Amino acid sequence: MKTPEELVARFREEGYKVTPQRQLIFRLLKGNKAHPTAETLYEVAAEQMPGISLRTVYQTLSELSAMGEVQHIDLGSGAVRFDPNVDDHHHVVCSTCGVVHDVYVNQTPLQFEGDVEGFAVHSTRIVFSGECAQCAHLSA
Amino acid sequence: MKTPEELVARFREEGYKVTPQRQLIFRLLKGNKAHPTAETLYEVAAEQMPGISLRTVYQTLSELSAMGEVQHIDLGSGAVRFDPNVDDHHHVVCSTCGVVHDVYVNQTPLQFEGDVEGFAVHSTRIVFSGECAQCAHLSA
DNA sequence: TGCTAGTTCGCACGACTTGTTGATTAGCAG
DNA sequence: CTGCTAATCAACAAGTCGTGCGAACTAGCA
Repeated sequence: MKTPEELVARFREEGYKVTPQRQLIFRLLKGNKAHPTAETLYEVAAEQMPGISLRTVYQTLSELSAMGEVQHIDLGSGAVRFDPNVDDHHHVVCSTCGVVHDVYVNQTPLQFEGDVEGFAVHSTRIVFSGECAQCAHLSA
Repeated sequence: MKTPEELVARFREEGYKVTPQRQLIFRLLKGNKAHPTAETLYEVAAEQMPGISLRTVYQTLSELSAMGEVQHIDLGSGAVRFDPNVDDHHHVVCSTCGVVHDVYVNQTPLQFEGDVEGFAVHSTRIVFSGECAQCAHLSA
């Protein structure tokens, strides 16, 4: 994701207005490795800007996603999560606590076999599930 | 997935009753490569058994999933899909028409890098997205 | 045949996300 | 600075996907 300053510039270029709400969300996402949902981002935003609406958070996240500034990841665990890291990366998910981390897989592009003649792959998503060190420690 | 007959036996063993509804769903899943959703499976089922409820289809699919007889795959495209193929395989998805095919990846287990010391991987899911031959042909 | 625990069914609800409407606010171009 | 227009907010509705619940039913067994 671009820096908040660069996003401000980009929004202006594209004719979007730069509102305090949007700027707040830019800052909250900057370097955010927590893979927050719209809801959790809203909660943090509401602390700094009481009165901001959940609707606005959803709206801004959709815009950022459409612009390719955040990745929107669906792990099938209810809500969609947002990731300001838009590198070519993948995710590990702890089945116990739900924490998500970014990881890099360097064997790509992967080869596969199957009845899919002529299929043109545009993107590959890999999700590793298991138990994180924290949870393994607690359950031991 | 086991054959419908084997599933009947297994259900009885585990104390589940073998109802006509369940047997119908067993047959509809057998060899099914369409990766149906609960909804689409329900529609087909309802043709052969008017009156069957969507609730029952969901119920039976959950049971089969819990037993490990079907795989339950979430592609982030709305509804969860069910796959009677429970081999260690992965999926390709056409972004245009939504068709899903099974594929086999033989470079597994995959190595990854990241800030995830001590993470124990239990399973890996890979989804290839792109355009199938059909759609590529139509759009050309 | 008759009992009983497990099933089915349909409705309603819950979670997540988006749409709408209408009033208010405020960005930003001129 | 001013005015146009987009953005926000609040409140609510809607839509999708899945599940909880209670009443009625039935498979399987004595």
